[in-house]
Amino acid sequence: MELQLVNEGRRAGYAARRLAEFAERCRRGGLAVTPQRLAIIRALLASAEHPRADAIYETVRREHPHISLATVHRTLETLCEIGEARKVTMLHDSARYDGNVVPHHHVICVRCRRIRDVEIPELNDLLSARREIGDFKVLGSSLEIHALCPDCAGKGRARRAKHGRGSSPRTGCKDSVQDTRGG
Amino acid sequence: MELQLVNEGRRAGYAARRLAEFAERCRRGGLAVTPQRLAIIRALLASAEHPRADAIYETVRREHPHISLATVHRTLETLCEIGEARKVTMLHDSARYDGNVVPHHHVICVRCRRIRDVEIPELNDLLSARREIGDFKVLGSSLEIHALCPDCAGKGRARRAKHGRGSSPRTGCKDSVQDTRGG
DNA sequence: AATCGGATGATAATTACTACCAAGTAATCG
DNA sequence: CGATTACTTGGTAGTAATTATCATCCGATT
Ligand SMILES: [Mn+2]
Ligand SMILES: [Mn+2]
Ligand SMILES: [Zn+2]
Ligand SMILES: [Zn+2]
Repeated sequence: MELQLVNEGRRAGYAARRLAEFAERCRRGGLAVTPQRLAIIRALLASAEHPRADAIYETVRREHPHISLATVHRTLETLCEIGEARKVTMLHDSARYDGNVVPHHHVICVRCRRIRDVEIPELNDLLSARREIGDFKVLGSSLEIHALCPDCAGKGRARRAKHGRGSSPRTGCKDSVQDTRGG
Repeated sequence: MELQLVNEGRRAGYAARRLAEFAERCRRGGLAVTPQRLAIIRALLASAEHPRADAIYETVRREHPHISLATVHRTLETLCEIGEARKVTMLHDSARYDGNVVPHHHVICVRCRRIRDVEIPELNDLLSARREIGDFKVLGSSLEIHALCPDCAGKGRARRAKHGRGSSPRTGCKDSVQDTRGG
């Protein structure tokens, strides 16, 4: 299995390209291009840390001392909605526990957050061959498969919407998902 | 790639076995076997929902109307520490954002929570073949590799401890990890 | 430049936990 | 079995992250 830590130089080039297209993409998505949004996406693209809102806030503050933390939270969420960012922690809103301690994986409905167990023995085999990745010592792993459960697959298409907020209850990052299957 | 939703009957059998061994395992771990702990592990094992603390609370309440929500939180965390349960949401404490929207995966240091990007093109290929799992419509997926970063791998062994509480800062589920590599 | 709907900042409110501490109770030991 | 004691629990106050509210502001369009 090929498996590589992402190289820093590559990321920097990618970030520059994305930043260049940002204003255009905002307009296309019906969002105003504000200095705050620019500063936030710039800070996010500049980081390889998968930062939290408060880290972005501290960075952006240096150039925009008046920016509000609420704006940072809102904006990061908005960026996820239009597909300009991704929330790494799709299930971060509250802790979910599992009585099944045998190694296994999960399918997660991105709309209602139902979670079901999945077994992928081959994946476990593939991964357990790896003792380290780069300079990280591997302990284990867990695959999240993002999906729509039968109940949610039927209901309204969701997605789409020219530029509406489109909120779903109890959901941090709404339905938008790019993931493995994006492109 | 073999990939199967876990069958309900199998889970029930597993749960019964685990429940039978629970008291013994508690004592071995230096924990008292209290009615609250029994009720909580029973509720957790009985559920396939990967419940949150408040759901367990509601269930357990029916038999123990005086139980405290704080006890449920504490106990679930304790169960994770002794390996009798697993927190599905290892990064649930705060949202982490990613400017990289190209499909990729992550290595996460279980101690300091550093996150770095990993590319596993073969995995993406394997999974993108799947349009659905059981009756879930697959949208994408994301692999979390749990690991120790170079900085943390050096520092004290952690783990072990006969029955101490062993708390690490800002960490919900401490260092304990079973995952793919458990057995 | 005028208009106006979305965006922002300040702050209150909410949510999910976590810390505390007095009181209760498993476990151990006569 | 009853005393001892360390571990647990319940009740509650406190904390941290996020979200809601709303008056004001400003980017986009005309
Ligand atoms: Mn599970
Ligand atoms: Mn990433
Ligand atoms: Zn659903
Ligand atoms: Zn680390």
